[in-house]
Amino acid sequence: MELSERKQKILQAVIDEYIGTAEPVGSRAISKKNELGLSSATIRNEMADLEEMGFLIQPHTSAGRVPSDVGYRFYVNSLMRRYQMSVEALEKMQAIMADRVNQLELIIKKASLMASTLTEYTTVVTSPKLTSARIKKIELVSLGFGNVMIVIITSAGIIKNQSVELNLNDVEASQLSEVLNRRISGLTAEELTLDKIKEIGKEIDESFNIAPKVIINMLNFVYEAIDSLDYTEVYVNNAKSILSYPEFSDVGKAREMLAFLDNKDNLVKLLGSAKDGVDIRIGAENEFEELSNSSMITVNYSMNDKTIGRIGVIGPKRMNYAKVIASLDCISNQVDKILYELYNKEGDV
Amino acid sequence: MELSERKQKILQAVIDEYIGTAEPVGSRAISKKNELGLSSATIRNEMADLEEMGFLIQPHTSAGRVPSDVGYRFYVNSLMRRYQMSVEALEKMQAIMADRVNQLELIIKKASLMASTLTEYTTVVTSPKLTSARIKKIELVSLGFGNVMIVIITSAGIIKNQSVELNLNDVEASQLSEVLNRRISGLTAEELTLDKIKEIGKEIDESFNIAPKVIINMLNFVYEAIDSLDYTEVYVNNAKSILSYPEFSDVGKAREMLAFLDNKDNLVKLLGSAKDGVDIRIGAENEFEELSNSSMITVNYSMNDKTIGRIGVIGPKRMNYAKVIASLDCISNQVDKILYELYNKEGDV
DNA sequence: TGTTAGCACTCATCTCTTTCGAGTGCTAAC
DNA sequence: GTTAGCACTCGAAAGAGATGAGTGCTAACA
Repeated sequence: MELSERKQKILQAVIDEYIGTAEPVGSRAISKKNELGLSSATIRNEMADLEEMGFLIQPHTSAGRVPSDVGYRFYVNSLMRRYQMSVEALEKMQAIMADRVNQLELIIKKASLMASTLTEYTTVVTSPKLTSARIKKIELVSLGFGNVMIVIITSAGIIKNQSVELNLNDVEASQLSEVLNRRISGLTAEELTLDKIKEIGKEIDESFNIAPKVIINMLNFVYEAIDSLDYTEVYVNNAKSILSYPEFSDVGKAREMLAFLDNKDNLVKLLGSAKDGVDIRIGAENEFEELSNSSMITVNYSMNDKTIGRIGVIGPKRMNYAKVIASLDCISNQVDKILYELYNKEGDV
Repeated sequence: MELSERKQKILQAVIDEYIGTAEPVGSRAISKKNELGLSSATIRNEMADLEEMGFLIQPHTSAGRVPSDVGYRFYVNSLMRRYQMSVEALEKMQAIMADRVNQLELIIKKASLMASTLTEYTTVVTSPKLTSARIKKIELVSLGFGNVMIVIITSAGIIKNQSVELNLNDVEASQLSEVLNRRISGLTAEELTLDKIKEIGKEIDESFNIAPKVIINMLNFVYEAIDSLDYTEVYVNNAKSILSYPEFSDVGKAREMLAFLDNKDNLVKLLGSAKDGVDIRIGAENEFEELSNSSMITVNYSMNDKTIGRIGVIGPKRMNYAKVIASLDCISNQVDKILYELYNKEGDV
């Protein structure tokens, strides 16, 4: 079914208005803006049609109209005007992102912060699931009485570290580091098999006076550290922004939403199910009941042309779609670019 | 002015009741519990006295009474019954805290999580301000094309790392590491003076083919990394819990509070001004307007008998003081103990 | 003299009703 | 096809009781 151009313009006007006010939009309000040169009566008729066609909803007889999910979808697909990022915003973004602190995790966190700052909505990001990260270096540092810090640096620049109870002096620590480096560096989690671990354990056992249990413990940590790279981290930014929207003026609803945003499992699943590129989910298009009154827009970011994570913005259904899309697009480009510069050239990630 | 024992009992009953219900407490409610064996009329008279003396407040003529800040203060100082930590809670805490991952930052985060889990209120922690942390080890790891990861490990087990643009192969990286370690390890931030940095820069300049700007850049990072140990980190946990309390059923108030909790500067100042040991601030006793309807309880935790940070619980004025105090006390003991075991023995922190 | 029962009074809250007005649908005229 | 006009609808706001929890005061009681 095709919408006449006039109907499209009216639908667009209704949605634009509703995005600004969060109040049902009446025919007179549209007519008054005088962009169409039509009287309220005419617009009324058109709006009645649009309602019948499923693009608009009337909350009650004497109220104006509110866009339906279908209406938003049509808006997003066909009507929405491109949002132009301001030069200042763009420059600021480049400045922040190009800051010399540029570890993977930090980049993602900054990207998320940026998205929530630009859009003023809640942002959710998943951080890379790097199945093929390699161990670059393992370092043992004696911290003194019975404690040693294990530091693992991976090819993705991710660092895992923790201290374990292990009585080594500086010399022993560096000797043990040497063994571990020789045996482990360059491997991925998959390649560090149980057999391999046993083998390494045996070598250490022969050369050092360390209890087998401690060795196992230490190697376990190493394994877990690499293995844990497989798990997706999630960061939420600016969750409190939902309290600014009349959609959540009911504290119960706000709490429900915040609880949802607190549950990492939900979020991983949510972002995991999104499509690559700019993906828009309006209201009930989201698989989670809790988001049935919200919309979510996501973009992926990649390394080696492979999606490794997503940035998502969650806001009321009447969100400023154009702006959010433009912002996310920009951000994902920046992230891709920085990740490329950092790791891609090397090609071993 | 002394309170008769009966008045004290009535005040206690009123506060205990109010803590549970968040509704003004009437004389009949107290009388019905029959713990005092008095009629509502008698209690009414006593409550009128208590109001006159400033311990209770009547929101309006025909309402029950609500404790005033003075009332809460008296309750906390004199009436409150000791809260007994349950054996399960204690065991669980010990298990979690004793987990082998025990770096300083992680310990603090865990302590905070624990506090918010136990009390179900919002928790705020400041993490150590370690002015005298020493550099244990500096490591440069080549990440490939033009990037090097700098890792700094301090005596407090804190790790700082970031990648900088620097074209070194593995051999050069380890040579440079050697120079840096020789010159810098063992120093504190204060001892790493500008002169020293220049000196080191000169040595590197002579032995390596690295642009001076890059050297400065790198040494700057090292300096900032140690220096930044002087800044207090703040973590907030379970901020959303405030939405569960009728005190914040007004979304505007809730938003205000969440905004306050989002501002790290506020929180550093807030916790910084607390007294050592268990410190209780009721309502307007807090220096921040935003907390005038809340109470905050803090404990410090220490290393070498020196306070290095605080854990605070923020909740409605009618919070379960006894339970929060018991929980925080327990947690700070655990933290102190773990910190002692980890670092204190060494004595160089 | 301290305690209690009883009663008139207060006032927030709930419910019911009324009013108001934004917005509609329909009709008739242009 | 468009528009002016008008009756109609119905949620939200405002007003009017009714309700009841809780008080203060008084007088009687132990």
